[in-house]
Amino acid sequence: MQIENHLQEIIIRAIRELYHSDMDTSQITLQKTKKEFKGHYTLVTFPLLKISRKKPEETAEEIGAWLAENAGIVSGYNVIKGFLNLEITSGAWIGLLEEIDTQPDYGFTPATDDAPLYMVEYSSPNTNKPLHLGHVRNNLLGHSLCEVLVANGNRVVKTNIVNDRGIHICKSMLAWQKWGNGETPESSEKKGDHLIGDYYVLFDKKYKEELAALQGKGLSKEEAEEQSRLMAEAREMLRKWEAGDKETVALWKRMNEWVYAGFDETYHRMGVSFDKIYYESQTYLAGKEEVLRGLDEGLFYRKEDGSVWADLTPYGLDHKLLLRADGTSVYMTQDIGTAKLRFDDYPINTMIYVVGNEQNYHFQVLSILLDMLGFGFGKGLVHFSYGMVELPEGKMKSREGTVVDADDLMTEMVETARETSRELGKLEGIPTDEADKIAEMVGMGALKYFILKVDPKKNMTFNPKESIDFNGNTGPFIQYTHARIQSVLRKAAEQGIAIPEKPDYTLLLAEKEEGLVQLLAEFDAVVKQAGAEYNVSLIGNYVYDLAKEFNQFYHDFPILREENTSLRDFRLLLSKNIALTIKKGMGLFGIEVPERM
RNA sequence: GGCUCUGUAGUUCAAUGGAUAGAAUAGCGGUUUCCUAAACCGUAGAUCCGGGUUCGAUUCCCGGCGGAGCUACCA
Repeated sequence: MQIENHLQEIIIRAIRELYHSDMDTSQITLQKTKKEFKGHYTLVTFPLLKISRKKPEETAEEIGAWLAENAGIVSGYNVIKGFLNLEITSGAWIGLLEEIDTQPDYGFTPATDDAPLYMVEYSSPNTNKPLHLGHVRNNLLGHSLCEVLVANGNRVVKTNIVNDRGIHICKSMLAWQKWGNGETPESSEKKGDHLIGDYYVLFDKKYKEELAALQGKGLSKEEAEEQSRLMAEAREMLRKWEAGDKETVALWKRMNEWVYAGFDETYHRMGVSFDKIYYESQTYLAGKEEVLRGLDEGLFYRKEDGSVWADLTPYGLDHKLLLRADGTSVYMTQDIGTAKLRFDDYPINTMIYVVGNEQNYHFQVLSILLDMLGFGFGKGLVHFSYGMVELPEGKMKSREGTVVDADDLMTEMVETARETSRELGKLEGIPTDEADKIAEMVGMGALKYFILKVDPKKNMTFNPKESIDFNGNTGPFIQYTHARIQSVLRKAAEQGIAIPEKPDYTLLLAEKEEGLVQLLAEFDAVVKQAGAEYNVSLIGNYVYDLAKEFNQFYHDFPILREENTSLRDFRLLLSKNIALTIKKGMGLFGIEVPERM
């Protein structure tokens, strides 16, 4: 990064000297030189023509000549059409590497006490069913977003709003009460969230049976729903819960505990965590208060049936319900309360909601409502909206039972990783417990990488088979590359090749370029003859591309190689930095990299 | 109907308004069994359509067409 910034400044100076005009850095279009041309950075001269009043080629030529003459870090240049390709001196690159080498946390900005505070909400499950594939994308995006924010020197509070109240929980509770025979996670050896999820499904099944029976007696669908005893009992349970009935609340607490234990297990395996958890049961009342206040202040209005609404037509939207006729709150009410409590609890600068794009409208409305209620933060809410995840077989539909459970998916990924590794003979001679760990890292890495590599905004197709391939644009490929770098370093140590703290040279090998063994031998000979020390790094094309894309500390390293390919002309990078870079970059996304695999 | 997002090789994904639109997989043709490797080299293959702004558009604007989601007194 420094090289690029430096270059920009020099170019501005060049323009001032040559054309007597002051430019801003934002007006300088500098980009990486395409690989088919010679050079490291390219200045696009078209935007400068107004100032130079010369042809693109002439302008480029003039600036290039000036830079070669006056800028210490430019060793050469060439002009193609209006593009000025600049070559950076080896010294500048090596200087940069040396600087990086002295800073273990290069690329990371430590947060200060007055750094901006972000609160990021993600995951936000219902407590009546286990997490599914959609939550996986949510959790991974949310977690990575936090990591990236922290790496850039911000303070972050990771938060989760748990929807722990409502009719859906009561359905599970009721089914368990009626048909559960006292079943517990221990007695059934099921995860708590799965157990509760099963009773939710059971309720639905029984409910449908009841409806069918009623309809069989000649009732219409609506009449059947009206007369359903099961649903009436569920509603009664919700009423009792809201009234604080001891027995109901105790059952609710007990069952929620089971679910939370189950969630914790899933979160832990996924590698995500939270600093502060909000529960809807604790925030919905605050929301209600705010809505009533709004009503008093004439911001909202009440319909004849007693329900409370907001008129959003001045904003080009519709009317929005805020309180039901019976006075109970809806999703929006709760989110208003939660937002208020959060801003009371923390000095938040930016609130980010990681929530699927099916709720775009909801957040648009939330922002407006908060603003209407006089909360200055309302307009600044950020909805980090992401698309749906589909499978090669098609869309997930809960009604058709094609929902992919998060726990099952993770287990399957790890199993596949183990199988693949075994088939390829990679885990031979590695103790079982370590092999287990590696399978876990690879399986999870495959899942995480595949999901995170796609633009969050877009709907995506998750293909488990492709994700776990050891070749291709996959997590395992990068993990594997890291493992191989480590292997090379280990072997070097075994053979008594000392890896100096600060080597004179590091060989960076981009795969697919040359025969590896021969290169190593030649390089070794050349460097030894010079009496110097060296490190070796292997880097796959993928890693390089990925690093470029995802990892700012890698941003500055082109694969440096010049025309006269004596091996010394490989520009030299520090292998431990590369290994470290992979580790750090992957770490930002919660992906672990094994030392060997 | 209205609102939001989205449309790129067979497929899955890239591309701050810049050069000949990149990868990966799957094809096809060759060389290999060597490094922790079914590897390496080569080849073919795409911007939904029509306008506009610009020196220059996959990108920005307008209009079509297609896909997804929302438009619940569910969350």
